[in-house]
Amino acid sequence: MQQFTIGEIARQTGLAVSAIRYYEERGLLPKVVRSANNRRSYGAEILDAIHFIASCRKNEMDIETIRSLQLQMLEPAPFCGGANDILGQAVRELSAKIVALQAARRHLSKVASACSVESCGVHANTCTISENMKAAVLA
Amino acid sequence: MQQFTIGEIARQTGLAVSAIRYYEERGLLPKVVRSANNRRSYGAEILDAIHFIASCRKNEMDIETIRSLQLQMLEPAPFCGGANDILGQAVRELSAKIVALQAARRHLSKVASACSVESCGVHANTCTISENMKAAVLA
DNA sequence: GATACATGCTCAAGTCACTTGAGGAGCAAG
DNA sequence: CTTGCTCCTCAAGTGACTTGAGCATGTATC
Repeated sequence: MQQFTIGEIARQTGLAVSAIRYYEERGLLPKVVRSANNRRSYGAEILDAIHFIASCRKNEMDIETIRSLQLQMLEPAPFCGGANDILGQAVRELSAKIVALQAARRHLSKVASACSVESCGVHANTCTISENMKAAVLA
Repeated sequence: MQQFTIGEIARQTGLAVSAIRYYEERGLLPKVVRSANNRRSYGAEILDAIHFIASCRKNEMDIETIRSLQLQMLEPAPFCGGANDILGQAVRELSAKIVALQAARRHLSKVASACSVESCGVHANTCTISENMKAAVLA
């Protein structure tokens, strides 16, 4: 089976090389076999693990939490109980985050679309206390 | 008009008191009037500005970018051109993030729902190289 | 009036998830 | 042989906050 360098894995997953090394250091990825010149050599299975970590990180799950989730997933349990509880929780959190981002988008859209005449007061209001702010910002 | 303490503003916006002070220090919020005992005293207009900052931050806009966006919003421009360009860009980025989170949610849901028998291999696979990983995680 | 305790202030240092930089090596192409 | 690309390790830097120390003030309770 084919082996990949860390650079190739980075390209395939969209992560930085340094991030992959960091995940390894923190124990989220196995200490992988090194090739002749001390270079890391990955099999394709690592991609699953990396995508899983990426999904967890998008949910702002911290490194420790991901680590313990992985541990749970290694323990055989009836219907993977513990692991699935945490994953279910994560899915619910993701839903909440999606809703929050949609709200942020609505808010910014509204601010952006507010001015339909040449000079609008809405933007300045959103910044509050224009002169005060301007002075502070320019300082 | 009513004035609020930093704690009240924090409660109303869901931000930490320390975060509000930090935004002030970085120039995103005006250096506000102090009451008798050197306490910050806010008017209700600050809420708009804070919600705006929060929406920008949800989009991972950095402090400097928000600062320059605010500056643009203070400059009168035809149809608020510059500001609206940046805001439009922000809205597009938010859309992209929402799509990414939805993908992460689908991915985690799939991992979670994969096991329907008592002992499933999917979870262990997602962690890759079980024994290797286990050793690494427990170390 | 003394005491507790919640809230506020400033300033310095800590945190988390990475990134960047220094210093070094292997290897193919020109 | 040197230029350029990718890789290595280890230490230090970064951004956006948070936490902690040390102190003042305001309100409620004894």
